[in-house]
Amino acid sequence: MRKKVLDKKFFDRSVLEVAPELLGKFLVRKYRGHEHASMIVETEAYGAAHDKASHARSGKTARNAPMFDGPGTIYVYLTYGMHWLLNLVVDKKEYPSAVLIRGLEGVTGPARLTKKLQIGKGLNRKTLGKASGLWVEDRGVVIEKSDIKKTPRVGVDYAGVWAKKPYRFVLKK
DNA sequence: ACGATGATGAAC
DNA sequence: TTCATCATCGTA
Repeated sequence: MRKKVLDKKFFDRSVLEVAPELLGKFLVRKYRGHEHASMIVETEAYGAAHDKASHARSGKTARNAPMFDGPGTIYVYLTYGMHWLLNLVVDKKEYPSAVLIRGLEGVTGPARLTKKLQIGKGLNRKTLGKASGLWVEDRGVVIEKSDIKKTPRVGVDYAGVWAKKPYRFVLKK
């Protein structure tokens, strides 16, 4: 089986290009000496230009600083006081955009997958790769455009017109 | 349908 | 320094 670790170049593009392309790729997490790989089946794009649903909507802050660190950065944050959410930063440095990983094969829900893969604040602002223990692999799964369903993003009703944009990408079974 | 639970950002 | 808000989930 062909295996290729996605590098910085893959993430150094528009978030609207990268988010759908992550479907079918494998998220690999190494902890306690074991590697756990699961296929990504659901993503959401944040930060395209002046996205009012993005954490970067009010400029750079202590929380969203990782979004400005450039492609391949890991952005993990706490939401609702109890859930960690995983984002992969894309596009060029100082241009905040990120892809929220919402679901893996067999693990649906952005907070569930971080719990299962033991992803927490310790990974925040680290870089994707074997050194950090979290990376993404292309294992040769081919996804047709017709296999991708686009829908509005979840939980962002407050964002006005931005709440309606079809920036959520789901892999059909 | 709703409570848990705490960091965040904006107002005062 | 206070307050409403949240990229959610489990239980009812």
